[in-house]
Amino acid sequence: MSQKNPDEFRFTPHCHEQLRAIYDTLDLVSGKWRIAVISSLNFLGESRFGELQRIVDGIGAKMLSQVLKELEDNELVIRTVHDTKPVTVSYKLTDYGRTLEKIIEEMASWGLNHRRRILSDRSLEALAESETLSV
Amino acid sequence: MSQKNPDEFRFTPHCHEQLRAIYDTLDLVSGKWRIAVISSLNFLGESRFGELQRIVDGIGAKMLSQVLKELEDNELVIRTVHDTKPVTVSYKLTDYGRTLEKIIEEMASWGLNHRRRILSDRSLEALAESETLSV
DNA sequence: GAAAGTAGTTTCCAAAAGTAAAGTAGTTTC
DNA sequence: GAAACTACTTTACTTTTGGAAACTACTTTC
Repeated sequence: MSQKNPDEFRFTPHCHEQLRAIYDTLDLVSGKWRIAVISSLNFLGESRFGELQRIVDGIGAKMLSQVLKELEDNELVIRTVHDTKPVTVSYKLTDYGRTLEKIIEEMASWGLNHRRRILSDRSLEALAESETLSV
Repeated sequence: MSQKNPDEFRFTPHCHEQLRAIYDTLDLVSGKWRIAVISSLNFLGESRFGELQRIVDGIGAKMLSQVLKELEDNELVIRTVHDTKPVTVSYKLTDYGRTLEKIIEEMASWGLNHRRRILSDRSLEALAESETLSV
């Protein structure tokens, strides 16, 4: 080893910047439910609290409330109160929230392919046992 | 409300399939360190345990070891032991692991834009409050 | 005036995720 | 033969995250 820190030559400032950008994105988007809520709103366009709770499978009121509040704080989601018989509240993505669409699409596309891969692997394994994916 | 379940008309089977695909992807890719490790390997091409630990800022040996093992189990990363003076081990993405590149790029791109957005918001406020920006 | 529907909030708890530091194991260098 | 370097593993926690159920609050319907 004649070089003090060989890492630096390959891990350039550009790499560092990319990695930081990825962390910035994850800050807003990671967690068990955030992507599910964002994606649901992306597909539905607009949705009410109760509807979201039925659609985002398994989420409780506490988590849904919390996630929506965080997304609102980050200007990804907008909340609207409607003056209806029992008051209703609807949520939708902001223009800015909609810029996440490409990430969502890439993740959906990758996941679809992954499932096909797993399933075809499994059928090669002569329909034996083992579980990875749920239906 | 004359309809039993109005959700169904907007939350189509296609939406459900997309959401499931997103969850499948998240299963492999979520967690505090996985994307950081995958991205680092994507940028570096190949890296050793110690180098990765220096580059993935803040990760401990236990987590790095665990994450690498999980990624290996999912065929995203391949581990190679080299017969060197003190034994060295290198890790790199598999061909399959490299298919995550698009997601990584989208996340990096979104994060860069987000940072610009936040900073320009702040500089508007800074003009009024004459605050110093931190980098 | 009780029940049911809207949209949450609060409390209390459990499980998952992450961390720091010390320990293991096998070379090789001094 | 002690120290250093590689790559981890183990232990003993702490922190974070999530979940179930009960509760608030207001309105309309029966």
